Amino acid sequence: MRQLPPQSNPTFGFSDSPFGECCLAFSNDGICALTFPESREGAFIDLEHRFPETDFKRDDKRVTRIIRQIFEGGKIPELNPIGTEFQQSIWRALQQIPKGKTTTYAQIAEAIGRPKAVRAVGTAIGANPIAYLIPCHRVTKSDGGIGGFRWGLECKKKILDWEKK
DNA sequence: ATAAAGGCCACCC
DNA sequence: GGGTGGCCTTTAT
Repeated sequence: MRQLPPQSNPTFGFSDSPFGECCLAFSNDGICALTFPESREGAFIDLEHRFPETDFKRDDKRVTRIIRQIFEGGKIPELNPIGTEFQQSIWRALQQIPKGKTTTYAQIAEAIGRPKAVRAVGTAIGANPIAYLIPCHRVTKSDGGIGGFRWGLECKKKILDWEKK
């Protein structure tokens, strides 16, 4: 996993996915964003806000190709999620959860050696920039509830169901 | 610097 | 089921 601002060949675009339309952004250093936004407008604002220095070129064709690789071919491109040390450690932990399994926010806190930081873990998971590939959807509440999802609970449920089979 | 807001949890009622 | 206090990081004043 890298940690570089997306400066070389920054590209973004939209494509259909099994879970609705998604927005993908990447550079030569890997994927820096994958979201399931409500609107294209909102998704772009979000990008601009997170990378004010970067001028992304739009290329839906390329995006569609990559999205296919991800959801149909199962091929995982290089990731470049940008965040604080704390966030990185959590996003790393998320990638250890096998497909079809789930954990709880508390267990993630335990896994990174900060058992008391449960709440902060929730916030950090909510800040996950690369949906699906960093499987934040596989984390649920300790009391059996499903927990939150930045792009809508319906979406989280859909992904979980889809992964179960 | 400080405050306010979180995808939580355990404990109470 | 619901409410409360504690815990910890991030972001916005």
